[in-house]
Amino acid sequence: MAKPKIKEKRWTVDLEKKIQEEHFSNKERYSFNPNSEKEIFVIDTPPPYPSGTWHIGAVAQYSMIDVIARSQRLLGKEVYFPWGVDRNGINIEFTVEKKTGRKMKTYDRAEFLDLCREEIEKYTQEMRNIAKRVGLSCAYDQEYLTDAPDYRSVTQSIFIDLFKKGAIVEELRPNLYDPVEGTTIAEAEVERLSRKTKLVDVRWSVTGDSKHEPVIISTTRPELICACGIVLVHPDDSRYQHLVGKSLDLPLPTAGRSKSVEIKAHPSVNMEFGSGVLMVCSFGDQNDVSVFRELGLTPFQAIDLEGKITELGDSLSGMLVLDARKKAIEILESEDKIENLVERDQEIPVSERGKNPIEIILLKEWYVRQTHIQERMKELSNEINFIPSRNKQFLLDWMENITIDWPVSRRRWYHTEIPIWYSEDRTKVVTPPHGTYVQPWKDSPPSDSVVLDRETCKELGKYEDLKSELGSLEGEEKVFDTWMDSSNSNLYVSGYLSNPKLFDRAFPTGVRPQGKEIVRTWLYYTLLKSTLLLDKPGFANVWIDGLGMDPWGRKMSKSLGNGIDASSVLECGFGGRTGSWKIKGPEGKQVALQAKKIGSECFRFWKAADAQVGDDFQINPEQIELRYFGVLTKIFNVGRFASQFEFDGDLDTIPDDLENEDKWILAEFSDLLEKAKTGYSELDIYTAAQGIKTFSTGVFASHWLEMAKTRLYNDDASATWTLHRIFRDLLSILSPVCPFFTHHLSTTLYEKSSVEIDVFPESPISDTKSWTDITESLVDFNSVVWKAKKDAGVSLAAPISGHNVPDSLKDIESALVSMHKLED
RNA sequence: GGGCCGGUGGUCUAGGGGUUAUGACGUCGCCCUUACAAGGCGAAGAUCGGCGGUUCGAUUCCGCCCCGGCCCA
Repeated sequence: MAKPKIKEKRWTVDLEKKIQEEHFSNKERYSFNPNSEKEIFVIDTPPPYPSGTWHIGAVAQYSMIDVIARSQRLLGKEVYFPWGVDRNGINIEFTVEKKTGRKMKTYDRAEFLDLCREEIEKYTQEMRNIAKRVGLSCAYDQEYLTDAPDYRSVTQSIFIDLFKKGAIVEELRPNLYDPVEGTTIAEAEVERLSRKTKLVDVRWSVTGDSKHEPVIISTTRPELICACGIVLVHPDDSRYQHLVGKSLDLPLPTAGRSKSVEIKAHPSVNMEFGSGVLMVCSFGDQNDVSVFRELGLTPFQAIDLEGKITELGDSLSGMLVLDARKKAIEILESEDKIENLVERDQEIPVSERGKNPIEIILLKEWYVRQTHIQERMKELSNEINFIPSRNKQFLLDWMENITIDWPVSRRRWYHTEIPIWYSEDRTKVVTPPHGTYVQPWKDSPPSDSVVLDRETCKELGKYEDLKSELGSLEGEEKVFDTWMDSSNSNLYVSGYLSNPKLFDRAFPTGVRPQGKEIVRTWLYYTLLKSTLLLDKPGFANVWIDGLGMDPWGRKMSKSLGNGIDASSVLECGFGGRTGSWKIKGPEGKQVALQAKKIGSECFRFWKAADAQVGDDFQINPEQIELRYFGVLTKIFNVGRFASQFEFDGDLDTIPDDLENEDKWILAEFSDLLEKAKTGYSELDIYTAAQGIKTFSTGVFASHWLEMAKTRLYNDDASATWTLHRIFRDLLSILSPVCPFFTHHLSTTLYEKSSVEIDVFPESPISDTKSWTDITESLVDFNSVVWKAKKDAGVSLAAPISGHNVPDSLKDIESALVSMHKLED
């Protein structure tokens, strides 16, 4: 018996970290070769948005995407697992504003962009570190940044293509608008908050009929009375039919508009709400918008870009919405026009990022048309395989709810610029050629730009040639919604525009992995793009994971203060460091958790084997350690044990004189290989990981190893071959889940790292059934004997009599006799 | 209000018309058996959220309800 080749007595986080650092010192380790002969598999990695710390739930999701990448490599594919960082957007603008205490618009634009770029770079480095720490096998040497010229030029080129196709329009429309941040937002960015508002019952008088009793209209937005275009009652509401056709005087002073409005019947009125009479203003909510559109009314511009009431509001003009509301109530009160006033809870729409109440105002913006193409999108999404299939419903539900086109222009700065210059007479536009990143707010068009007719989008000629006819150009100052960039990620990583040959092979993109919380944004917009641009489904597979929940079963979020920082888990156990977490629960409850050692391998194993894809998963570091570190220790020790038995022969050639008990475990192992292969192929990590865990700690370690021990000590060839063949291949199929762990064991024992294996291990036994049929009785028999020894108070190594090997186990009788020291 | 998911020993969970209802952690008892005490073996512990229905038989299927979560109006 030789000394074990594996020196370490156990797996430690210190060892893990050492391996990790060596691992990524080779920068090309996980490079992507687009010219490979292998089948190409592109993963549309969600580019993380750098914002300080990385959330443990997100890191859990990424580590499972890595399991997909690694398992696809193991299945023989050329995998592109891109490393991208999403850096555009309002978040970094907020961060810089907060840090410097100055609002964006007080800066010079170029100066502000520099500050953003510097700031985001700091956070980006932190992301790269965590990505490597958790073992993501990304092509780091091919990193992409969404704010880099090459990425932004793709966004701009796609915009121009869609514009030429008529899929993008510029129009004056009612828009969701955040007055505090001064920018348009999309439906997908709207959130609802419950707030206390005053519901005011206002008395309106019938025009030219002072004898008529006043009409009561309930509203939460009296400041918008100046924008009222019509008053509606329900056609079935018998209380008000006599009013239809009459007019009402506006109860507040206005300027520059008629002082009264007509009353009409309309089915959208809720008879139960308030008095059952509804004033429709431009624009109090989405219903107002559709009523204005339907009845062809001319909207009023009651709120300006700063969120202040316009001159329309007469004495309210210049006031912020909330102040104007207060003042409006005061005026109404002083004129005795308030019938009743109650405080109530109301769900109001706010912007997701700034939590500011949203106004709907008329703005000239760029829109990606989407309402016309929902049916086609639905057809194309039927060609995509959703994992798990039920999560497709999130997408379908959202598509049902699309009511307006997607406004993509924003009045912000650290985003991709809209690549357009306008001619002096505004009838023509200049657009840059494909692949050129432009900043129209400060640059002139590149010389090879083209001129388009603004209405028809037809190409009129080269910019060079038409320059003189355009007059002085004005560059567009607006930028794109960041989803306009993010929704190109699959096109970008699949080689769209940059590598047509690759694109041909790689599109639709292999898999889009993502969390279910961004189905309505990232997934939806990406599919919209591929439908509009290529009329194709964007992906072969969409893999939608659940959310990380706290130990109380609630979603982890900043606002609840129940999040766990990724590095506290990954570094737990490094250099003797322990982890402790205090996690706030509902109603002031709090739980304190502690762990001694976790690290990336334990964490990944837990996520892979403990939660089905798409299910929400509770993250409890204490449980992760308790349930999975022991599994690692167990497998590590099997390796250490195996490493004392030298095997010089060829592990790939199956000996023809295998013992029966070895055939049995090889059969069990063959079944596991089959199961893991199917699991990995179908992106079902859970089944694969569970199977590996159960096999390695169960029948393999507890039953077969005990049976084979004696023979191993006696250098039995069959036992040694079986042990090493299984352990080597076991490491290979575990490597997608625990790359550092298996890398260490496989390089020490078999000279080749399991993370480099690109052929899925072959089953050593083909007809497994006759052997696996005995597993149950074998496990039972062992239990019976062990229990008998225990009851008799003898050691497990002591001989025992009176136990006969059952008929079903006759094939391995001698192994059982020597294992248990059975005597007659 | 709508959609989706879930409710199984103290905790987390598997399963799915007939099982002795799976496993893990915890608890308790025994064992340092030459890989592993960061182990091993064993024991206790569950009227499978409630009420109805289908069925010879329901924890499983159906309906309603209750509770929790997420998403959306």
